[in-house]
Amino acid sequence: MPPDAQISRIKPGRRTDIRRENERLILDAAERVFAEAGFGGATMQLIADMAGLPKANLHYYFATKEDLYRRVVSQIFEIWLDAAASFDNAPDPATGIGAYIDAKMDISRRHPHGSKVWASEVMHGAPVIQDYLETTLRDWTNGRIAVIQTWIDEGRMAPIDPRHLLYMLWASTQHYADFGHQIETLNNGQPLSDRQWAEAKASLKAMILRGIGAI
Amino acid sequence: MPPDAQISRIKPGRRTDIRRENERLILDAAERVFAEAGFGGATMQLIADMAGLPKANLHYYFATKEDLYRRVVSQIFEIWLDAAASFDNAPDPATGIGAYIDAKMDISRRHPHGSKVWASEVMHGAPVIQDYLETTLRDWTNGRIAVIQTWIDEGRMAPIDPRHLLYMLWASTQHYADFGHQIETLNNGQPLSDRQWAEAKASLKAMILRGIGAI
DNA sequence: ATTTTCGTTGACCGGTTGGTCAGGTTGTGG
DNA sequence: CCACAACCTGACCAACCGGTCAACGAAAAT
Repeated sequence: MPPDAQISRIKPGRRTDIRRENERLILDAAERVFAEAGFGGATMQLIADMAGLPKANLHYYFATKEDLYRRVVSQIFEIWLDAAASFDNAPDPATGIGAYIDAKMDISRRHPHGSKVWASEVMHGAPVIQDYLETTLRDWTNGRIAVIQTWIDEGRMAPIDPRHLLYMLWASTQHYADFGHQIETLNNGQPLSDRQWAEAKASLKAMILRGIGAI
Repeated sequence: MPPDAQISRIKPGRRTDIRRENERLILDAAERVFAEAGFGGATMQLIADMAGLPKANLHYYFATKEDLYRRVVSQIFEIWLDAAASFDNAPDPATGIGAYIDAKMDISRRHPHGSKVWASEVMHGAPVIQDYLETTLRDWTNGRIAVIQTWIDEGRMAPIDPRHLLYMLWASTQHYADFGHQIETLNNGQPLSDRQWAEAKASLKAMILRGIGAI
């Protein structure tokens, strides 16, 4: 035991800090570059430049381009799954689905790059996250379908197909991230303001919740 | 004038046929490869192999990779604009928007690759079709917004924001093409059957038309 | 029959990419 | 103070990419 154990707490490893900080720097840069150029169009050199590190340093922390990409995609998947909490423990569909729309719209606004990387990955046939789709996502989906079906059986909402409701929720919320450039262009080249984001959320909730007979 | 003008009608140019056929072959292969690999990940060699032609032959018909890509994207844009006809001359929102959903879902099913190429292009900041967004698409959008606003003013539907309704229509219909792989995975690895496509269209129309108070 | 145009293609090239590596620096534990 | 481990990086390389080109065959025009 060291004479002063506090040291290892006060300075929990400067080496570890460096590693964590650089990995964060690289992952943030990679997320942006992968989103803007796609996996094939992204180059390690560009990611390195954006992270402010030499290219060789990237390969010190991430063995291959594919490893780095896999980490970026997994990171987004985690954020997505966290939004599931909004869905649970809701007393009624309006509250649960409304909160889910809010959460997904917040993710679209705060992690637009991540959403695009996910979309690209799926569009290209999910070569690196196919197992996630077949396990975690499938389980999550079936769980929510069961919840929605319960609401329908209890007469709390219209008898729509829960599966297609989920697809519509995913599509309409992620659209604000994935097609953000198109939306911005149609908004006179300006990004949506705070007020416009709030209006988007309100419009979506109004249409969807009324559409499923939850309000 | 040739002695027998019929020849030029009976054989309207074998050369022209060859050109048209090869361009079609290349464009179809390119659409698929660009959709599956993205612009950066696609290679002229792969497109050539899929078209069954030598790579040098591609460059005889299309000067550069970017020219070929531009042609593919434009092609999709045309198909999209044609679906606009479903929207027009409709007596009421349920008919017009319902027909538009049907048309867009049919495109998602028959041109999934094209939809993905478009999505990729927009996600990457629309580097080659920005002018289309700022002219044709913006005009089209404003025109439909005016139509929807008229319906609202006439009390034929709920007073929702027409812009966000359009975004929801685009997002929810294109989702079945762009995220087709994810949907297929969640459908036990099977593509949607005729019946399932019909159910998807019916579910979408039910939710959206009820959501905007059109039924 | 001959010239010309169009279509075809293998071989080639400069530039770029992902990845490697040897040799260096910095911080840490003993 | 020393030895070891973690971190850093310029220089380099084999592989691959988009694109070029000269040579050739086939059809069409003259």
